[in-house]
Amino acid sequence: MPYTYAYPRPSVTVDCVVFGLDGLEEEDLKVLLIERGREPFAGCWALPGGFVDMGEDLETAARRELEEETGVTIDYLEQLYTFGAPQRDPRGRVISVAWYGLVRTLDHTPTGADDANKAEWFPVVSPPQLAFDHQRIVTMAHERLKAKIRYAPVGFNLLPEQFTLRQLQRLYEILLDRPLDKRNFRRKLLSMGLLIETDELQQDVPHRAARLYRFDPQQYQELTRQGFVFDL
Amino acid sequence: MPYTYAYPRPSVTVDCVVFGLDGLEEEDLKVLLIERGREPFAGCWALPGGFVDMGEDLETAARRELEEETGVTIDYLEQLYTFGAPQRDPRGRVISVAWYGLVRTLDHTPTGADDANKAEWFPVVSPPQLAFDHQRIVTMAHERLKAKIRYAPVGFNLLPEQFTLRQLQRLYEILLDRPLDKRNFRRKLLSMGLLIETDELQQDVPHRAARLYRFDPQQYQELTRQGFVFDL
DNA sequence: CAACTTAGTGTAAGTAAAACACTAACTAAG
DNA sequence: CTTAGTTAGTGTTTTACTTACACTAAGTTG
Repeated sequence: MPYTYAYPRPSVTVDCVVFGLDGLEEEDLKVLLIERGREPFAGCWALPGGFVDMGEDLETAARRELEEETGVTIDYLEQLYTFGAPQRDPRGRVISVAWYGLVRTLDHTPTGADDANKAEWFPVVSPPQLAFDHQRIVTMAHERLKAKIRYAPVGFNLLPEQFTLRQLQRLYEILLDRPLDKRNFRRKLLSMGLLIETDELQQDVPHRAARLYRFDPQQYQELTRQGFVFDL
Repeated sequence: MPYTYAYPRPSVTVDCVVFGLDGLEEEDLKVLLIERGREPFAGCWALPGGFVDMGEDLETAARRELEEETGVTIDYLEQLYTFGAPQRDPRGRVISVAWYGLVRTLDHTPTGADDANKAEWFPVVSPPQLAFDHQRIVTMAHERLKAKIRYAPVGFNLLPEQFTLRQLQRLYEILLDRPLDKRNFRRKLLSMGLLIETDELQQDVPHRAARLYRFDPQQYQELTRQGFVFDL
């Protein structure tokens, strides 16, 4: 079933950089990778992604490919950049629209399927050798995330629905890569009015249990509408 | 000379949102538009742009199309977003990688050529009706510019090489859309150490002439390397 | 030389950020 | 049940930065 055009056309793909953390034990940020089942780069680790269907929105394509290859569904997904260097893919001219997103690793157990042999979490800072220009894409996504985290409350997507202030602080320490003062951090976050204090406590910890909080997205929208800017 | 593929492929275009200002007389920010010479939307105003050649980098394509259609060459150009809604172009599936940039209007007199009947500057806030989804692209670029201007010294691309502090302040007032305090602004900008004080004065003004300054990109790079963040 | 226009300058008050250490609550082990 | 160990939770002081604000200096024009 061939398709013929008067001028040559590139292929268009989407690639997803999905960052994961569980906010509990893990010490560093993870990125979701697949082992490619097909050429080129068969057996090599790469970002989940694939070709955009003709009638399909770009973001829809990104979510679909991600789900097909890893089983992971994602709420927060944002466009990162479009990579179009002429020689970036040995199959010919392939332009890739890259996306990045955040999930809780505990909520998503990746399972390789479709074009992917496997799907696994890797530490962002020490990933395996990657196919194509995917290392560059991961690096750019990581930079963007580190910048974004400071002026948008995206970090909450990496924590369980209910979390302690200590977990939140450690999340920011991991993402910003610097230590934060406990008292100043607590005061600042609580003073924003974006956290709902629950009447529940942490369970099964071998020490005093901390109070659990939830993020209040509605309140965030409301405040943003009034000119509030999240800033850490 | 037909091109045949096993699967259907979208077309890929680039579009440029070029903002202009001269820093002298103008009161508001301009955007560069062309009047389309061909269908679809012939006779309609649109962003300069066009199809990406097969061996060509995306950024190169953007600069080339801009130059072909308007005669404008640009130093500061940055990728904005990729627009790929299935129905955004009546010709079929067309995915457009949008770019935005800044120039001094005085240095560039747009001249319509190639697929463009005309090329002209329009106020960003009151442009004519635009083809495709170009209004949305302009709006997004304007938002991005307003955000970017606060934490990156991109505004200097809109001023003459040498400028007064008053011109710089008015530039920021236009872009941020709020008045700034003269003394505080001068103190803050000068304290950053990014401006080189020349020994020249403004010419041909009917009042006391102000001192001229230049932006120091090398110093900016050096400071950035040391962890400095431009912040207004 | 008088009137006009913009350039250029300092200080005080308020607000946000940073630095810093102890007690409270609970668990586990003997 | 007592002790040792672990993390939770809490205020104050100092410092840096932001904001608000008004006059004199320099030059031009008529």
